[in-house]
Amino acid sequence: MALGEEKRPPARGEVEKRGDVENRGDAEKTAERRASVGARRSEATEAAVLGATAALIAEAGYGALTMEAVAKRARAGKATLYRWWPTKAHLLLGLISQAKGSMPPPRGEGLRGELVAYISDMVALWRGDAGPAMGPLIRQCYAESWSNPDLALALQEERRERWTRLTEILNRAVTRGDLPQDLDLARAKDFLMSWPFYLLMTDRLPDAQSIAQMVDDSLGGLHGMK
Amino acid sequence: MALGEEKRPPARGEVEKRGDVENRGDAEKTAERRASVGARRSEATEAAVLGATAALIAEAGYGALTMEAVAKRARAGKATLYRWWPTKAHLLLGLISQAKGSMPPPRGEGLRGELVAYISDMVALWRGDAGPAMGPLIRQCYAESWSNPDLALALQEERRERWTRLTEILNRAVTRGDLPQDLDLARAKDFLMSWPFYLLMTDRLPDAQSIAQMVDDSLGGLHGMK
Amino acid sequence: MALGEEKRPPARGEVEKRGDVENRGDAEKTAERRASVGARRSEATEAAVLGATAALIAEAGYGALTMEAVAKRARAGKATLYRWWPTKAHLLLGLISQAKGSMPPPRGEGLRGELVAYISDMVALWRGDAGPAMGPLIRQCYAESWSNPDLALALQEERRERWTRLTEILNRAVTRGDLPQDLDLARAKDFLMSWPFYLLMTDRLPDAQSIAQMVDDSLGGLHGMK
Amino acid sequence: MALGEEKRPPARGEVEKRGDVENRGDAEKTAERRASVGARRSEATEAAVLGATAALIAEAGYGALTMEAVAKRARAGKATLYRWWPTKAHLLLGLISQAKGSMPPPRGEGLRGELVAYISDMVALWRGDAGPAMGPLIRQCYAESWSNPDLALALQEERRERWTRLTEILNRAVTRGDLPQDLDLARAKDFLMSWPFYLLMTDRLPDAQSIAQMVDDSLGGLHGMK
DNA sequence: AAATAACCGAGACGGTACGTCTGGTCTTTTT
DNA sequence: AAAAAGACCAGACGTACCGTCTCGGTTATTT
Repeated sequence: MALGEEKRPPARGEVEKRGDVENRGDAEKTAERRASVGARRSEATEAAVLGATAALIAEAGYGALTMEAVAKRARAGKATLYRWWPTKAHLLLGLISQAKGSMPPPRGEGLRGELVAYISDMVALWRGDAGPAMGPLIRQCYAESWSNPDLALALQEERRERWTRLTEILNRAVTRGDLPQDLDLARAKDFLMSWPFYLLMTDRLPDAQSIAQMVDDSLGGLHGMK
Repeated sequence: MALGEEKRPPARGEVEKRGDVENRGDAEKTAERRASVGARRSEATEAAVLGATAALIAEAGYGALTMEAVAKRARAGKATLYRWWPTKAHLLLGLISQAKGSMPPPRGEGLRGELVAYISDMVALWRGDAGPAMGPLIRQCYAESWSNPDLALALQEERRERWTRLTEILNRAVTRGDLPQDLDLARAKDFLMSWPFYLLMTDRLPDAQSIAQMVDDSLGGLHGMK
Repeated sequence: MALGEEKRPPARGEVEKRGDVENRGDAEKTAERRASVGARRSEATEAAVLGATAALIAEAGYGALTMEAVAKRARAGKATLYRWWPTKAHLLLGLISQAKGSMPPPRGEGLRGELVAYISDMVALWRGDAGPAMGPLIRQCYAESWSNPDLALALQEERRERWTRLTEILNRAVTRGDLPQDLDLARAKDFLMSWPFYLLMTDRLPDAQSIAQMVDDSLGGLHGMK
Repeated sequence: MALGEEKRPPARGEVEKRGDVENRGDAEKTAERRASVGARRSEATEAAVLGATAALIAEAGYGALTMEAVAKRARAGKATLYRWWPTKAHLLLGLISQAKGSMPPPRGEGLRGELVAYISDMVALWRGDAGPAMGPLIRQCYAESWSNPDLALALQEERRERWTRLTEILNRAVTRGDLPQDLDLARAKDFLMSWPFYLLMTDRLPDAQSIAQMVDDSLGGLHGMK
């Protein structure tokens, strides 16, 4: 779920929220009832819109990403567009969510190896080594989040999800005794991610060797961190 | 000098055109001659424009920063505005340059003390503890730099200047033997600055205690860095 | 129809997309179907725009007739304005077309009486004896037509329509034998209209008595014209 | 003298193009590198300004006639331009006055012959048969005169001067007894000129044969005019 | 089979900002 | 003192998007 999407139109796929807990009497009926009559959201349109978004960004940059242009290219009505993606940032988040599955499975051995692999995978995703580059999209999302608290929350959530693997890496290392038992996990993750993030923001994504160096340097701090 | 400002309008610094090449005899006279006749750039207008820019941002946020509004508020013509500040980012850079002098003098003792003082001063400038907050301005500049190479260069230069004091701190520490002789200064500075920068970009500027912790953690990495 | 207005916006008359090619059987049904769905042109806006145009001209003269001012006064968007009236001349023509119906019915007896009545009516319309003065509007239209071939054509058409009554007057006179059988009607009309037109252009619209004199003088030439 | 020019700066003193006819060698040079400056009005500047005016109109039409462009092309300061020609119409009048001398001497025999010759000469001047076309310039002057009383007066004066020859033709005809003794000269002139003027305004300047027909038709009215 | 409800495309609408251009005025330097 | 050069304020120009809306037409459920 992204960006308070549940507040706007009816619901979509999910039906029950809170009150449904009491209505246990007709449970099976609830499950099969649609939220409403009428046509459902068109999946073809959703695909067309996200495709148009990606194409516009790829062809002419973020500056050419106009709600108007997306609607026209996707052959979608502007009302439809605004109904489901009220902001350009929603479009970007949609793209990012699409790409989320493409992160490769964890790999690497030992704390250092796992960290290097993780950061390399992330940088590859940002740089677009296999598929469209996510870096510029993420940057734009952050820029819009500065004036859009909803988006800021969504990005925080996004960060949390994306760092699941990092959390696991660190937890394993603590368990193994490679890192202090009383390590402040949140700060550790910020510390580890801040350098790659900084390079993303200044448009200087590192190569493989630099990533290894970065991990080494950061580990120096990490070992003493509480 | 920021942002290729010298490329656009007339000339300003240069004097010779065609015939002046022969007049090498009176070089020092040439130096004091104006490039051309005609009125000079109005300093009052420059001040009014930057003032209007600051006021608009302070009152209604960056979203309200419109070239149109700046011109109206500064009682300046739009042509004048565009002549000297062809982009909103130019206005922001103008403000940032104005604020550059307000950094307090270096203080703190020892490597750790100096770093804590330096980062604290910078965060205070970003947060606006004494004057207008520079943080949001800087963020916006970065956002625009992603689609404006000129601005990206200008920001790089800006970073370099702002980090003069940091360079001195590190150099002293190396001289004292507090840090390795073969320290890679550029990477060290990036490493040190990335965390505060990351917090700026995610709008979570740290308090005094957190800054001390950050410095401690980073120093752990720094000591082993080559 | 004025000024190629039909050429601009999308399509309007065409219906077929893909599958419609087969449905050629119901041609007359096609005729009444709208070309595309979507909101139609707002008549209220049209009235507001023409009203604003008239008001601005009346209050401050043609010099104050700014597309910007019309839009603001009519509370219409500039895009709307430009969509339907791409030129100031289009606005003027709109006003003139509005006023076209206000010409009184033919009157007068005999060739001379009819001509005097016709020219008097026209001059009254120009001078604004009953309603807004059309003269200045027409003059401005001509001025713009010099650099706008579309407008020139529209004015020619406008002239043709306005002269229908004059054509009838002359035709009746020829039939009665009051004028030569082989009269060149086109030249005769030009000849008759040139004097009032000239006075309009030099801002010296004639009074009733002068009109009678003009008609008498012109008739002298008309009787011998072939 | 035209257009209240005497109210503003000194006077002028009539410039007259002294020997420019001989100096054809450096004609274009005059435009680009003048002796410039000095405490007196420069005749070279006046020539350059009018030349630039004519060139701009010839090359890109009246729409491209900008005070700014004239100044730049004539290498004159805008202040200078405004001082001597406060309106575009002043520039046009300047051009028209320049061309005034180029009317050929009277010719033709008898009232009809003289009239045909006179109108033909005028139409030739308008159409630009020998030199630049004056017709469009005159039209623009009239258009501006509708919102500029000064210019309207100047044009009236202009008309009066230009019609001197016409007055003489008519006077001779009256003396000879070819026209009524009590002919209203002013109305007669208006009557004669209105048709050509009308054709000028509707951009349909007549050929030689049409002119003869026009004169014949008009004479029909003229003979009975009092 | 109807009625109903939500979806969809197209696009007109009122607005607002854009970046450019011109109009006039004023300032500075040169002659 | 007049001329060039040109910076200045003011504001209209025509374009592009914004986000809202209205219009017909299309599915799907509910009655």
